[in-house]
Amino acid sequence: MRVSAKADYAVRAAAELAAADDDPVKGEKLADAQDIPLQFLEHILLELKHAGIVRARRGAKGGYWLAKPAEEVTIADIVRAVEGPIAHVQSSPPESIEYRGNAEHLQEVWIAVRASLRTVLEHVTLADLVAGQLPSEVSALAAQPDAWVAR
Amino acid sequence: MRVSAKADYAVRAAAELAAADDDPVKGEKLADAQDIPLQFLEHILLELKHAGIVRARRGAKGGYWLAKPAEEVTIADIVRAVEGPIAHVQSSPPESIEYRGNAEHLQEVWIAVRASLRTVLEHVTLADLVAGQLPSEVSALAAQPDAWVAR
DNA sequence: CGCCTCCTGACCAAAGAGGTCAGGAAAGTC
DNA sequence: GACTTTCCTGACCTCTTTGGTCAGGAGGCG
Repeated sequence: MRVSAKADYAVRAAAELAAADDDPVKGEKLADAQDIPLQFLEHILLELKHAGIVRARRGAKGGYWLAKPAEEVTIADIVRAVEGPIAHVQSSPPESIEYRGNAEHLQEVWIAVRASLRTVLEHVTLADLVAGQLPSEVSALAAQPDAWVAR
Repeated sequence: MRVSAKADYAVRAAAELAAADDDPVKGEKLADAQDIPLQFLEHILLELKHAGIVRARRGAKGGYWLAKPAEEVTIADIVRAVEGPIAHVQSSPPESIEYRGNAEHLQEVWIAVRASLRTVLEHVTLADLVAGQLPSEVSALAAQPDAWVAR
């Protein structure tokens, strides 16, 4: 139930790319801007490239840029590219698990967990993120004062 | 962003305890009912005991039971007891991370992620779970047809 | 040609996941 | 008091993941 460093780094780097608007940005510049270890970041960018989220060119004037408009890339896309499926239980998707006895309805709970994650992650695009204009459902969640307190 | 076997097992065992209603249940019976490796389960139950969720007695007629009424124990309580804090990013709570540059608003996204998880996990009690009567916000999420399809 | 930058695989240490094993300590029964 | 039952605890184990680093290769550009 946690967000890995890799996913956090990936989203941050993608946000920088979204702001650069189709201009190739060097890995080193991304690493500097977001304070990410360069070599680790390049592995992450490679995964994003294989997932079709990012494109790249080598050589002088090379770098990385988004494969699609920033409005069409969601946080969920990026998280899935580097962490795999969201909200799997014991490495299986919740809809494929059979629960017995008094735990029978636990499946619905994990399905609801996944659905609630999706309503956040699939609705925030990179364009929203860099503009600071999150969708209303999301900013409403973040606006609750006790969303900011630890438990 | 996944649910560990430990958390899944813990909730399932707790559901059995909730259904037994203050009668001590032996570890072996719980393990059988939910198909969980016994020795692993006893470690989990110990963690739940240390967290004050479960109580236990040894010897003949011993076993485990809930320390509080099933209406007062939420899935979030159990998940936190065995997995630690929900939705930490890089092992830190989202409210304590400082984001720079174009990722500045990412903090709000992770806060919203945590808030959305809480609206599910903190509102479903063990009593709801065994009765199959989930709170309306939660069953509404699970009722959407595309909540059941993988992506 | 030479430089720049991405690309890739190998490696590494520490931690976590998912268990198993062996023995000890309380609670009840005879 | 002995015996059985059941929880309690720590040690251990294998495999994978996490969060990286290192070394070298391959493609672009001037």
